[in-house]
Amino acid sequence: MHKQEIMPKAYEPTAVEDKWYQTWVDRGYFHGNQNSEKQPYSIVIPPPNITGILTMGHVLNNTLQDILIRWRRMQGYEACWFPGTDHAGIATESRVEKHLRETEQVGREELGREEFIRRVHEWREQYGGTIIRQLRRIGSACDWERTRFTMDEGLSNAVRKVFVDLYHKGYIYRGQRMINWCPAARTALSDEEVVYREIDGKFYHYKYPLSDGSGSLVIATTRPETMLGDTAVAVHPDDERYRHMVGKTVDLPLTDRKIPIIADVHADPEKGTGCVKITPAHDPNDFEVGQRHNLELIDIMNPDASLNAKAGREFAGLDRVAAREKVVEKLEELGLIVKIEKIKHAVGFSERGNVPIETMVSSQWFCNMKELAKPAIEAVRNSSVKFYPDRWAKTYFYWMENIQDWCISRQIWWGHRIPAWYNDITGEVYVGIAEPNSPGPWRRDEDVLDTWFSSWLWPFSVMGWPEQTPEFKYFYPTSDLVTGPDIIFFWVARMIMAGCEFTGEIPFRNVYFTSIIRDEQGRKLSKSLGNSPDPIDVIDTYGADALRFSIIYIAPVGMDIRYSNDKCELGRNFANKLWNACRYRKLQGGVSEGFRDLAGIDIARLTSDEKWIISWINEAIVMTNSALEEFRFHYAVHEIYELVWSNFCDWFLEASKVRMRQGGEAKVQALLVIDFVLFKILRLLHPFMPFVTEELAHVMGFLGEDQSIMNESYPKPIKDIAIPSIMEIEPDLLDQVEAKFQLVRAGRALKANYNIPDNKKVYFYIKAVNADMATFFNNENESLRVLLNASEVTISLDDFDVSTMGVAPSQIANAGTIYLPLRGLVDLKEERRKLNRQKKELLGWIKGSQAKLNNEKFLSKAPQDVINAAREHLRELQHRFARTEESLTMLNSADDSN
RNA sequence: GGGCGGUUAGCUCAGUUGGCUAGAGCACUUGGUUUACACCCAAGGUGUCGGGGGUUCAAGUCCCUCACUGCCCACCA
Repeated sequence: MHKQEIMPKAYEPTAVEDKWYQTWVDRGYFHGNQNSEKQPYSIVIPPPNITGILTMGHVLNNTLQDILIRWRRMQGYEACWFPGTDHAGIATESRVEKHLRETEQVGREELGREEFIRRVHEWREQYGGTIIRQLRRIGSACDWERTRFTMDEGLSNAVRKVFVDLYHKGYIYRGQRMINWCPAARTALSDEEVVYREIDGKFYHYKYPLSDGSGSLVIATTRPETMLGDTAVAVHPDDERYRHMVGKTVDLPLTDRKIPIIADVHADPEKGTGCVKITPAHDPNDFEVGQRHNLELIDIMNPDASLNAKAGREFAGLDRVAAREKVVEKLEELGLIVKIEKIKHAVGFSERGNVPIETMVSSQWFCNMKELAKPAIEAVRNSSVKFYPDRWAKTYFYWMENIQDWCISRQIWWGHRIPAWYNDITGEVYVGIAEPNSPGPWRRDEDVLDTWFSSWLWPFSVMGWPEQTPEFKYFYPTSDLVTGPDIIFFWVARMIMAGCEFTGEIPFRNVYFTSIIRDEQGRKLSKSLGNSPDPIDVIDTYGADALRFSIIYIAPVGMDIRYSNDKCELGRNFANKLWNACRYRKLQGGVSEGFRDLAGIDIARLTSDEKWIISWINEAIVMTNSALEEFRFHYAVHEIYELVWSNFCDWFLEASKVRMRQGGEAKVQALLVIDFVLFKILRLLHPFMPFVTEELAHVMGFLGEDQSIMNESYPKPIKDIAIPSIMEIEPDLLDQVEAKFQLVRAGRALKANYNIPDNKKVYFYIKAVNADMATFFNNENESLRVLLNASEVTISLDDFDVSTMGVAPSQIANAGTIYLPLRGLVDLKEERRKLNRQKKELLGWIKGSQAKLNNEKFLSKAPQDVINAAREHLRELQHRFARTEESLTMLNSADDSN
């Protein structure tokens, strides 16, 4: 943009964002150099699924990472943000299958494994980059040259190496165990992929007749169809009601089998009827009971959860729900049903497939996690890895200390194929990085690994591990991780274990858990509810900076965020405010020399307002940096908002208009200070609002064409650099400035109370509280006049003279009383009422304050500064009280004269 | 059943070792085309800080308890 151009009245984000993002990428600013002399700072992105599109959750998560990356880079670190995507086994496989069925009417079986995988790669090339492109729209400063995919060659090597090593260590094994089965995806799942939902179900009570004809037992179940796989009925050993039946058999209805009545502690006499049917092949508890009693396993289900031939001819092929109905129908016909109750109970659902899972016995690969967990627990316990908020550590410990074997094999095609080969002749099993070279025939395991089995290596596999690459040596361990608490088990815990086991180091030092975004009613954002806003639309409407700023501004710490699009107005308005502050400055002339450090200015010549704003920006710098150190993004953003809008714009810039009018030296100095402050504000804000700050830094002439705010230093507290802390030199002066503003507010309130239009210039009389303040106010006379929009302001130590100026309403501030002479327009009664009310109120405060200061215990136990503050406060109250009485006396004398 | 949150203005939320009269944004009311901004400026109102008890000179903040609410974990048939 050319300097002569007048800035538009409103900030227009779209063109600015595209322009700067392209520039940053083209100039390689996002690249992290592994040969740098600087301190490294690195983050690995939680790799989004290739099936994913950008959600508000991603926006929050990636904005936070971007803030950290940009902030640390400006602080002087060699910052690198490693991006990439996850192959997302089950999600992608089902997504592509659906796509193929819709477009070509073919399923994966018809295509065959090799062809199907080829199609998935094709699909990925076409659609898999969407989310990465979208991340650019929010400004993510990812090192795109380092983009990785969890199925890239290097990452696949890492997966195979890890698998082989853990196998040889004895942690990974193949075994027949009870697992979670997803009938939709037709694969085994880990425990973490099962979510429990409370659903309405039925509790069926029905009879199993005793084989000897001596009666029957009543059992109760929510899954009657599984009875076709029952191999026993259990009662509690101490249950008197049934003790005599133990050892007998029952005729299992709908089958020709007799099954034993056994005694096992699993049967709870309190629950249901006290008798429980035992289906060892389809229930984890029953499985254990089966083991204890050496019961037969009868697997009655097909992979899609329909019943198989073992369930009997009548039921084979029926879906489990249909089978349930039919079983109940048949039992009813036989007169065996006792009752059917409605109940609510928790049912495990497949997280991805969204259907109830089945538990069944199956041969799968498992990883024993016990030993892996130990150093990972220790790492968090001794704070090598810190959690923010730290309460998540508790969740982490609980899970880690009770960690179960991880079922890692999946019966799908899209993923890392398990590097195990079987020799069907010798029965030999070979596990290795490459296929065996001893004579075969070798048959490779058909299964692939759980997606998370590659994700847990992400922090180092993205850097080329197991090769000792320069980036691995320089950037690992990474610094911070930003992710949602919903994947603490899936991902975070496992990464810590993997880091400790395979690299001998923690993978990251800090983990920041983000909030979860909900809609305004507090519901989870979801496609099916249609309450999931498209961030790209929001960016088009409000701008990326506005979205970023707003979402952090409204994000409560460690809690859910209630989001709606109109909340982005806050950020848009703020960006516009900043824009217009700059516009105002720009209309006054070109950029000042020495704007970076106030070079050449005599500190003693700074005006009180200038010292005041510099002290405030210093405060904001300190607070922002320390907030970011503790991942208190929300706090940092509020701090900057307040600084810019209130302190800088409402007070400092407004007051600066006086000096613009004065012109000459005064104006030159004022412009220099504005530039100094503005450039600090822009840098302070850059990590949060990267686009508008870059644009403004150039429009204002702070930076040349070939420079970027990205490469500027982040503001440090001013006392650390050339300019000494003004607060330390003149604390009283800053108080005086605050007192001036307080007085202005009082004067404005007077006008408003008397319904004097804001644009009408009026006369004010100020009685200062002491000579110092009077001097100060006299120096600030013009400033007061502008801020009050007054025709004239008289400052005096004398009482307001009613006889010459008439009765005037007044407001009392700490530094003085301000009068608004209205020449007869005053409602005396109302004014008196107001003052009396004030007096009463003040008296109340004074009494309370005095009581406190008369309290022996308070004086002896409270810290000295609290006592001093209380004394000071009482003095203020008494001053105010005295002045209120003064005004009342004045009113009364006016009354008398009337 | 266990664990962890939340309950502060009409709404959404700040309030970090207890310490001046508990704050912000939105919404609302009134006034304002003051040469940066109506995506703006000025002024204004609202609180039993979920209930109860306790510790303390002092509690929104710490402790106990109850209520409501959300999330996570748990094999309850």
